[in-house]
Amino acid sequence: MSTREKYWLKVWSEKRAFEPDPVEGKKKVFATVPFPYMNAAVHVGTAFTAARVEFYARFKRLQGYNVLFPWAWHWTGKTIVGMSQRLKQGDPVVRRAFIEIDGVPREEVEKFVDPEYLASYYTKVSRQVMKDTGFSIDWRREFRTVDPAFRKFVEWQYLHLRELGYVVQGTHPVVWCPFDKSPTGDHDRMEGEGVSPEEFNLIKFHLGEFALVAATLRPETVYGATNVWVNPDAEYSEARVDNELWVVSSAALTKLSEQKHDVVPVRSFKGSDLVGMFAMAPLTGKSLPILPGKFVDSSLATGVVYSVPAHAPYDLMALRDIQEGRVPVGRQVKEIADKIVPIPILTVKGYSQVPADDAVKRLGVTDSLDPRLEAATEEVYSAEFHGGILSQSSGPLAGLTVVEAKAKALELIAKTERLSKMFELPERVVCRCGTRCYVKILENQWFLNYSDQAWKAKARLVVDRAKVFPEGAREWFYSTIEWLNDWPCARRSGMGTKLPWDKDWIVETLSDSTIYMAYYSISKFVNLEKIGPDNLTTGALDYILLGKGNPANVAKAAGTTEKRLKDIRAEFSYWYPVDLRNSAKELIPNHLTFYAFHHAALFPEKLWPRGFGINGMILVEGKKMSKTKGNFVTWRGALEKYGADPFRLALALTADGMDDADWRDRSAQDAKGKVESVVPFVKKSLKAATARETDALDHWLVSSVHRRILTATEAMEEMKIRRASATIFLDLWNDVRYYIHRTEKPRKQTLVDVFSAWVRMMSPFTPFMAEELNHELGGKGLVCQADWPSTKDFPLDERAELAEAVMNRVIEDARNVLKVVKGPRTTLNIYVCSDQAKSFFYELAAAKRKDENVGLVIKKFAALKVQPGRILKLSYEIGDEMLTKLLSNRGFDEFRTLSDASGFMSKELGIKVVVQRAGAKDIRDPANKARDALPTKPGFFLE
RNA sequence: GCGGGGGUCGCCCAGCCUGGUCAACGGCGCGAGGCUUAGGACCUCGUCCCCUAGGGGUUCGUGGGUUCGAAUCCCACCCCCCGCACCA
Repeated sequence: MSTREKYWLKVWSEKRAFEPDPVEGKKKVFATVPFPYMNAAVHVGTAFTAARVEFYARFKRLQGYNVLFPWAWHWTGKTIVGMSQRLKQGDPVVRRAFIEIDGVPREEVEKFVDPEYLASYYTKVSRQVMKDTGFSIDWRREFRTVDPAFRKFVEWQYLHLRELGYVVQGTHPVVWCPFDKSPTGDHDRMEGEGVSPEEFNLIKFHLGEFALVAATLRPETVYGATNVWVNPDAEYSEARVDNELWVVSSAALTKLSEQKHDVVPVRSFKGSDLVGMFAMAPLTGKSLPILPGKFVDSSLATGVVYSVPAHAPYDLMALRDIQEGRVPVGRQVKEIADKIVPIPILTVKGYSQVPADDAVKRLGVTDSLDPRLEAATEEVYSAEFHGGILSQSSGPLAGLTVVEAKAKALELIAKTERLSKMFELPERVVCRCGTRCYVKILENQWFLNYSDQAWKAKARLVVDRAKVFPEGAREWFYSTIEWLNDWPCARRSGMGTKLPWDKDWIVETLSDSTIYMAYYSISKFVNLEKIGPDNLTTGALDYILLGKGNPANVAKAAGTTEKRLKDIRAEFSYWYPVDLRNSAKELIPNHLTFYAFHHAALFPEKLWPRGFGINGMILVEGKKMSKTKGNFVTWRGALEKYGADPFRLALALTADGMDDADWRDRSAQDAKGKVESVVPFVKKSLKAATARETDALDHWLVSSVHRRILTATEAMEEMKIRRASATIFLDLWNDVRYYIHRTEKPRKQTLVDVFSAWVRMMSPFTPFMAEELNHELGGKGLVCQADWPSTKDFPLDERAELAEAVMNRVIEDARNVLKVVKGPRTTLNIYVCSDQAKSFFYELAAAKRKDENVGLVIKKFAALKVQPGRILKLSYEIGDEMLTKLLSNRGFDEFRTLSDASGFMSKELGIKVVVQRAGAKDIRDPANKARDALPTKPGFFLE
């Protein structure tokens, strides 16, 4: 960090520039960013999102608002604990990420086996990098989500949510790791990403006094069953399940017992022991032989399936394996198998009676272990599902579509009490800890019931009432609210706050962070030790947050003073609601929408969020940033490489809206160049300037600045950070450059005024450089406490703008002529149109504007011998804006403007320029070009 | 599959809501010139194609349509990115 940066940081800190307290009567802005999770170093993505609020906060401060931009750290959850654990187990990947990417010293990493230490380390370094970047955060309010006082706040929230009926208990199937004794989410998996529990139907075939339980996803095919498959090599068991005697694979027993079935194993045996027996199918009452099928996965569901060879390619091939002798079986079994013929149960367009056979033939499948069977199965299933109609052989299902038949079959089987269900994972899922997962039905889980229609409606109202930047994101909120289902809000493990009424559960990460912005008003007092966790009773928080209760009584009960409670209440009432919450778009489907839900539930409408800011994700050199890809850029790394101001400016200029922000070294280098050349540019410009009266060009510059202020202000109000910063650092700068280039002698006072506005507009983005420049310009006080420039100080001057625009049009035109016309030339004669042509043209413009017939006016031009096509074309080409300006500035003197600019034009065009008035006496016009002159479109003659 | 956002002149990107000012803003890159001992920085001009008088042609994912006129409005299609839940 440079000494200048250190200097200004110290000044800001000493002046307590960013430590706002409530000021009665002063309008406020409360802007926040979701706190980062402290399992790693903060990176450019975090910086990008946070910087948008930082810019906004500084902008609003200049506008005179009392602005609060607080910060906190998220420690809740099991990720931090998980990383510590993995480190402890010696996982080299985690270790390397700590050291090589995050840059943690080795001796520190050793201590990361303690999760609290890990989190506190990252909190410490993240805080420092944010401070070094010059973020205008009020650090007095900082907290961690594991702080005792914050826990009291979460408890308060959940007690109320439960009272309101928004927290309910429920029973759900989850992907479960028996080692971690916890659900295994997608990102906690080594294998099986995206796999979720599927409900299998269990159909009981009578096998003497036992039920042989087959699992299927296609119950509608039951009338086509010809036999039952078991894996001859797998282990099966007899067991008492819910007081019935079942035969299933041994592996299924654990799963069944985890899914609310009462399971008592009796004895186990090999699958081959079942082969040759007969089991009775439900509905049809047919006795079906049990045959050996090696393709049967005994670890999937019950390890028993029934065979529908007409419609299931696997079944067909397994049957043929036996019939054609590829799989040796006993003679008796062979005889039984040989008699089996597929039973078609549905018809589907484009297939024969036995669709499985069609598919198998087409793909050239050779036996039941052929991998192409997967594709064959998918093909047949898809075709039948979308177009199959059940045929007569399916009895009561005849004539139904597959979807209808499924429901009907289940209904019929259920009636015979031969139906059960179990959840199963369609693919292998392995936890990060290496344990194979299965489905467990979790009982008495706590849910936030986001499926509640009334609650949804209220959440929608929150979004209705709020501003959303960009507007395009609003729809996403609505569809998320629509789609959101009950959310499991508590877990068994990890850091966080226990549910106050059920201490076995810890409030899960996304669920403890929904209204915490309210806590920033309290944390200030907690950090000053003016109130402690023990004082933050439900009653005290009811008073602070909802204004409920008598403060004197509440204070007494909470062991604090009435004044203290009133102070905190006042703090909260002043800052709340949140005016802006900005985050990356990935948080819309969860955090931000939860935030809307919880505010809807707990707070009155006037405390609901006022604004949502959404930005895209960060890319690095056009690619998604990731630790494994090796393109990870930490905040600290970028800050040190480019310096605070360039880093900030580069972030500002990266992207707007929901577009992904592409972090490129080149752009950052470019920003660095810009930041570094501002001060020299200003100094050099002022040095060349002189004291003089204003002229048209000064008015032009001032007028341009007026427009730049307007654009930048509007953009900032809508969180279009890129647009605003580009206007300030590119467009405005170009205006000044043009002014200096164009004028013979820059006027000092004009530049001083413009630079004074400029430095203030730059300051939200590049505060260090801005303070420095402000100081150079002799500005009093700190620029971060100055006023955002007002357009009033930079009056619009349409006529000056018009003059510049017309002259540039003429130059452009002339360039074209010079480019096209070859040959030697020394002088460019410019003929400005006559007053008569001008007035005709204005007449034409006015007529056109009123949609009147322009024929009459064109005829008038005929007298002047102007080509009519030229007139009409110009009236289009000139554009609405220019036309409006012309009409509202009829006194605009084009001849005078161009005459005055002839020196400049001559310099620009590299040729002598002579401006003359068409129609005037004694003009030099050998080619008769003056005749064609029109407003803004003079005639040219090159000689 | 469902939901959200996008596809613009080498690259990044503005414009699209409120049709004509759009061959289309700005930045980068590239080319020419200036400045400079040189380099860098900075400044000017150029950067879709054609043109010996300011003109013409073909462009804004693709194909249709509405309109005197469409990058902008409507319809269909193609492609890309993001999210899809017990987790930050």
